[in-house]
Amino acid sequence: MTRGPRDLVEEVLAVVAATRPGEVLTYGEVAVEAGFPGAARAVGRALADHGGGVPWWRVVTATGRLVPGLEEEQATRLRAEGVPCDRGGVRRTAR
DNA sequence: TATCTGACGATAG
DNA sequence: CCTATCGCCAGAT
Repeated sequence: MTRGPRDLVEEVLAVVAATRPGEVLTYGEVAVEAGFPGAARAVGRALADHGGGVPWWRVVTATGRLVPGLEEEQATRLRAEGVPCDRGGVRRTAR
């Protein structure tokens, strides 16, 4: 049934909800995983509007920057999951 | 239907 | 490292 780009929100929430502790992804990655490449902005909007109930703190910007306004909140949650990060951003050089 | 906004991304200065 | 600008897409008014 015509599952087109009508439920970007549901797809995004599904991707974020499917992440496991310690896993950090960017808005662009979520957009691709959700099936909406290039719609990183729409992803941020989806989480901002429907981000309740999903581990939104595992989503950061492409530059490793945390969500503006919720930096301490996100940084605390990430650190609680074993992700080395600080208020300035996530340290994703752990490869 | 048109216009503006935004939890983005990349490049330039 | 920081700010500014353009391009991108989807949602809200």
